[in-house]
Amino acid sequence: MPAKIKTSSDADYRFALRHSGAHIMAQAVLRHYPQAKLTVGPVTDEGFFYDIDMGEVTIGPDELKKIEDEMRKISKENLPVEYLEMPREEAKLYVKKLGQTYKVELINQIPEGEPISFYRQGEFTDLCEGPHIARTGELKFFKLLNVSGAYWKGDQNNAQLQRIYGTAFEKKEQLQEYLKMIEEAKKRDHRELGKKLDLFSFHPWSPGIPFMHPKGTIVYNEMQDYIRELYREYDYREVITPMIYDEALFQQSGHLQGFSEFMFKMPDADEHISCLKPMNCPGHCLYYRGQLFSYRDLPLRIAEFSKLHRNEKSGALHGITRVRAMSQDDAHIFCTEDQIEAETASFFDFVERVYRTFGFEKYDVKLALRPEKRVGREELWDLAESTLQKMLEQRKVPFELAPGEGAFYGPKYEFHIKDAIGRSWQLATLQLDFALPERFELEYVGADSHRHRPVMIHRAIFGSLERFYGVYLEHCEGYFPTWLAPIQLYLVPVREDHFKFVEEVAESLNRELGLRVYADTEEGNMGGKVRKANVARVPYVAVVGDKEIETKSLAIKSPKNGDFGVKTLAEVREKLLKEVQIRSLESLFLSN
RNA sequence: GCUGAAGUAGCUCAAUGGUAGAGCAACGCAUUCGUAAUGCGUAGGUUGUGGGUUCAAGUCCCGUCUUCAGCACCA
Repeated sequence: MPAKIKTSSDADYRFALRHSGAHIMAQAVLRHYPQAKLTVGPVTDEGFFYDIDMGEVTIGPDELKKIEDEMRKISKENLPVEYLEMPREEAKLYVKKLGQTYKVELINQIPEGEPISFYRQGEFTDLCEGPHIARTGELKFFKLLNVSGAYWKGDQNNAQLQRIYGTAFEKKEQLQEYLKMIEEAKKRDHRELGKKLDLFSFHPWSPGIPFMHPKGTIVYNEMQDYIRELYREYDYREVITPMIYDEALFQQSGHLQGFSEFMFKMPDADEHISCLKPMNCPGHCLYYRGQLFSYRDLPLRIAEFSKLHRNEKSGALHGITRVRAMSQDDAHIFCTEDQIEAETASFFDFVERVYRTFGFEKYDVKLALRPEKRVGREELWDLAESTLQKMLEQRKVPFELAPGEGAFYGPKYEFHIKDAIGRSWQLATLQLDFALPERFELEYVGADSHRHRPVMIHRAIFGSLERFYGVYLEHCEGYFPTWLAPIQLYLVPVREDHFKFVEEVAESLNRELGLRVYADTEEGNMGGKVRKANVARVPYVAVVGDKEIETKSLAIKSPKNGDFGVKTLAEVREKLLKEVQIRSLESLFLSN
């Protein structure tokens, strides 16, 4: 077996470089902390990390600096990297002698017949399958990024390790560019934008639940109204079902088994345990069971936007993308088995339409299969999984299998989109459920006048509105398309004697066309007002003075597209209204 | 929840263990201006919170809450 040493002409040289980065980092750690026990140190898309059991020592910024300095020394020493193999038992003895007990476990995991390989540089030897660079001096442009916790083998019952993250590049400029990219990503962080644009905030007395401010609420409601509008087209019926239920409901649905600790519970007036609902499905099952449906009523599409409360672990909370209270664009489709195909097809259509509106052109689909913790008979799982897979194959949608990642009542599609800077997000989902209809004994009367069991399809397009909101905010960097923008047109009067005109214009556009136009008649000069509009990322800004009043026109500018010149009021009315109505991503003022 | 870090005015940030400060925002007065900040002034704080050490704590120690990075979780 040849040593896997890579040179700069190899396609996977960067991989080798980063892999060696992890080794050099581990070597530096051991020079300062000889008691440290190494576990695994893989390469990632962004760089590398090493999970290390540091014993009593905790690594903070100072220690990180010390390790990074030591790495520079190792790089200067320019140690040659050697490859060596050992028979299994000898290898185990060797790592034991080094005190690297986790490595013994790793050796045990290597299948029989495969070589047990090591790489050595100077005094440091590590179990590793490579590849690596030829000399430590090749690692020049690197940086340690941060330290965090991680669990041995990713299991929270195991020892907690310290994970040190770093990255490395072949060229100095590449490293600088990467560090700049991190800064860029910080700038579009939805939590920062939410504060800056006055969309939402949080208070320590309600951790994980946002205050949607007036501007933020406009965006939220526009998103929800859009889905509502499509519900009419796709023949969904909206309901509002109870927020609080007796525990018995979730006992029956099976949610209590897996998610009991994630529910907010409280005693009601009679000391029964009540739960704030964490999802709508069981409630919709109760609604369905409240009457007898015929096959003629199916498919029955029941939608609901109610707030759902989930007692998420504190460490899981993240801005508005992971919250303790949220609304889903949730719906459950009760249908017959032979309606599944048409419903799935219609859902794909629905999803694509919504994503196009928001400018997400591409998505990836994952098919998540039965998890370990599940309810429902195995033959129903077989049926559900094969149905979903068949559907994807028929539509020729490329997909990836995700074994073990399905919901506890059924397999699911996960739709993943990529945002403006290439990050991937899971949003829409469709889940095929034979289990809940059985647990709730749901029925319909067939054409044969006998009772049959319907299938239940769980589906959401945004997923949670809060999450989609956050993702989209980062995607558009706060530059909402006009239909979503809290203020759509910002009017800046030149002098005080222009106030009356801008107020009239705003008033007429707002009242007659339902637009959101703001006339800035506050104190301050026009330069400052233009700046305010731009900082607020308002799609259109118009300065209004003598000229405009005389010709009944507006001088329109957009922070994104620049100057559109002077437009008549009539044209502005028409274009703005149309842009909002068709929910255009692009400015209609661009085309003449 | 776990490991680590952080929390000072509405926002962004200063302040060797020794009188808590600046810019923006707010408010007041003046200014009436043609496309990213008009000038002057006023007010704004139990330094997240509860304890402790000290002659003296924003600063040091402990608890707690929240936030951040990541892990684990995600019906």
